[in-house]
Amino acid sequence: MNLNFPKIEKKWRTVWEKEGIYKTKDKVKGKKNFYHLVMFPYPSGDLHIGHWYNFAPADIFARFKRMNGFNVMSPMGFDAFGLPAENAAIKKGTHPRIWTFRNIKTMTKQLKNMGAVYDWSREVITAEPSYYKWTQWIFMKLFNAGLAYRKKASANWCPKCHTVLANEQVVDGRCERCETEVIQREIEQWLFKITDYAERLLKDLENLDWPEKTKIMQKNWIGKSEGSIIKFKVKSLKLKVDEIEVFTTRLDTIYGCAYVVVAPEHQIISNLKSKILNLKEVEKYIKKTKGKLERDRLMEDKQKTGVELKGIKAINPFNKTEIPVFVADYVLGGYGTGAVMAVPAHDERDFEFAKKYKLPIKQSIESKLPITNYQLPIIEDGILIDSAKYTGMKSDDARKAMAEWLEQNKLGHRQTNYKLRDWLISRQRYWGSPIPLVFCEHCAKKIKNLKTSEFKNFTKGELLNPGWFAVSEKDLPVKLPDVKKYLPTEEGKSPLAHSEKFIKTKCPKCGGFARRETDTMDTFVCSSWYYLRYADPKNSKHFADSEKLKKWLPVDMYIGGAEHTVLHLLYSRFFTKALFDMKLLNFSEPFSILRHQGMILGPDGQKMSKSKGNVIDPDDLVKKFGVDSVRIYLAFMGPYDQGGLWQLNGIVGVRRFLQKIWTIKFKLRTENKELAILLNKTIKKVGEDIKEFKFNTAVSSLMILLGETEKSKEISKNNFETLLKLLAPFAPYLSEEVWRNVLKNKKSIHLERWPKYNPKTIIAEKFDLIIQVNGKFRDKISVSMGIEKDTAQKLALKSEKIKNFINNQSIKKTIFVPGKLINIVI
RNA sequence: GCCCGGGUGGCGGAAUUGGCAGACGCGCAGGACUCAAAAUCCUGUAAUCGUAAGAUUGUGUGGGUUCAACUCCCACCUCGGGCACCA
Repeated sequence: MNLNFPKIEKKWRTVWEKEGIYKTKDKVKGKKNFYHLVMFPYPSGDLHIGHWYNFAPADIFARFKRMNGFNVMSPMGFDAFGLPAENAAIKKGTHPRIWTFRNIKTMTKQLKNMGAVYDWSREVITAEPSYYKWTQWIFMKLFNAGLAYRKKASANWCPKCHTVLANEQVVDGRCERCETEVIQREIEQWLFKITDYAERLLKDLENLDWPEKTKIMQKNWIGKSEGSIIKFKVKSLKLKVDEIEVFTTRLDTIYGCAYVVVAPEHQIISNLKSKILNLKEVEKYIKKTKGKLERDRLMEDKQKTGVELKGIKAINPFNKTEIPVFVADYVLGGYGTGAVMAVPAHDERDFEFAKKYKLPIKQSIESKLPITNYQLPIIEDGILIDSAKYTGMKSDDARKAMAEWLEQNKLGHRQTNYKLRDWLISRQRYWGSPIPLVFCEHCAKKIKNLKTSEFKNFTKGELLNPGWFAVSEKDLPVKLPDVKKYLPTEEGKSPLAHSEKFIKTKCPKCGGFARRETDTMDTFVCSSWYYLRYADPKNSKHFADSEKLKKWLPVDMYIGGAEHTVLHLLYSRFFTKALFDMKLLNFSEPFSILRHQGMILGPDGQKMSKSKGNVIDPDDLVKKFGVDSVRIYLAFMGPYDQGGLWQLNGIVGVRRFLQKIWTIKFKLRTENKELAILLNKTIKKVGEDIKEFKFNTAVSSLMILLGETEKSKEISKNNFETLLKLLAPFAPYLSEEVWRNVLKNKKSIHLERWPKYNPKTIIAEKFDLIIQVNGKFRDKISVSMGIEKDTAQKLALKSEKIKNFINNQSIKKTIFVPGKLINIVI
């Protein structure tokens, strides 16, 4: 009899829904809550095999937890706002709202088919006003706490998407979404002060159960470096004294400092304009570098360029030497002080520059081979030479001593810098949550001339951004108007800027005329807190009830792709910490345990995408093999975090496996001892494997158990039920069909407890002792468990095979590993 | 360039963390059932030599440590991911 998968799938889906077995209560007596979360998808249109690869094994884990007595919440929702959705909608000529909600409908249907334990009553859709009201509310909190600020500065601009992008969204100098080359553009924008949290974001990584790789990536992205600021006095011909501050991590090499380099955008150039003798040349250079894209600065020809500021000298505070000052674009304006001290002998970049412009190279760290001019620099720490009173010191000690000297003489101080930049969150696009801010010209003037005593009447954010106010709580949400003109514009303004009706409003402070911010929020803002909303998705008074938050959060198990490491995963950590500081949360890390799934590539080895035509549709597979087969095949394919090329090679094997489970039920008979032992071992193995996300080997041990069951041609009802329970997380439909329809159980198998194994049964009385001669496997004999070395050796030497190999030679020694092997060395 | 992670049969992949390499599945070959095919079942399946028993080689390459190495150490090749003038 063949299995009719579509029929049983439909049947049980309806029954489960009716019985509500996947509805999550906030509290169940005697059960610990477990918050199991997969990263929610954006409504791209169709579910593809990559979604399934992410969600299906994750669901196996959730089901396993349920069966182990946890009150599991496994919610699902949609990351519905944002560029990708909007771009796709525009391409199709559809309004983003229509396009998005249509896709959500089809995807929900597909997701429901997957047989997962999602509690759909908790669904969250970020583009719904009931959700983004709270995105805006949190924005308001961040703003008032002084964590949001407006700034006109050079930003990454995607000419195709007509919007600015965060640093994290620029990949290889291109827009993360449409792969257009990003240019720099001066534009007013909103940023979150994520840099205020750099140290905590770094330090708290330590205690997270996250993949090491992910932690390292975040660590590198935050990019902490400890060093010193040194003040170089600047001398011009007219003897007026100014200063250049440089940042260095290699203070110990200061005696090798040959010159100072400033970035093209550095203040000192305009400050000392009148004293620069070659001003024309300098300005020409600066103009040239400004035109270059940041990426080109690097890629162009790898050649460093720069111009000396003639007539200007800097004085090294340590040895009072006068050294030249250069402007060069290999120094970044946005990092440190925008100026560096150049030590060609001990820094690769300075070395290259010095080589090109024939500048002196002075060694100050000892090396085995003398650095003759224009060989390689010595960049490692070492012993100082030619460094006055610091000569002979180790780099480490010298840095300390020198920093102290700087501080005592007020010539500098220790300093820690981070690579992390503030998070740019405004987008000049339609399909996003409006930023709930208004600007009042009148109040702006007032705030700018405020007396200190009046500061207390304003929030930190209002003082930081004169004239800007958050929309008051009662007026939230600021609804995204249903405008006809939603296409992005080239002038760098949001489409909302054309809607007078939207813009005009009242100032919440003075009641006078004010205008709304027209930019929308980066979609990553919406997804930085969605995991909180699942705890209480329908709440209209608060983003989530604090008691419910306490019950569920932080997320116990978070599963998703590694591509979000420096985006979503970093932003969410920032949000959690900021809300924690405002006492709105009682935890400061959102995701206790994190696991990644690998990426499934198309059969051609390329990333799956509609344009490449290599997308695999799970619906086709489901039709052909059934949901359970697809679930198990995805689990069985290989290690979960590895991914790989999509190929269908093994799925028939899985289908056969399920068919056999279906037929074996006709063999129910009596107990079989050996099978019982294997069953106990399998309970242990499958459980351990699921815990470690080793779904592939868990499936394989189920297959072994089935094979042995078939061979023995008999299985007791009890043991068969146990086998079904082990299978239940993997194959929810078939296991239920057999459980209820064949074995006539009344309650769902998915409400059963995970079987316990008897540790005593799996301890064997005998084992195969491996006999090696000179480390090579030669024979094995069955011996009793507690066998001692002497007995083992005697038995081993009795073996004919072993006798042949030893061939009467004398035995030098034997190595005995209890319970495993004996190795005879001749 | 720097930082991670890989490289095991025809294919996807196992290997209790130093102890029988190739579990499990696919594929392939032979056989059974069948008029035939599909499905199903049984047997075999790393390579080389051998009719066979068996022997030798074998986990990217070269070296090393060890009674014993896919596993540890050194050097290199190669693929994937991340960062990229951060001083």
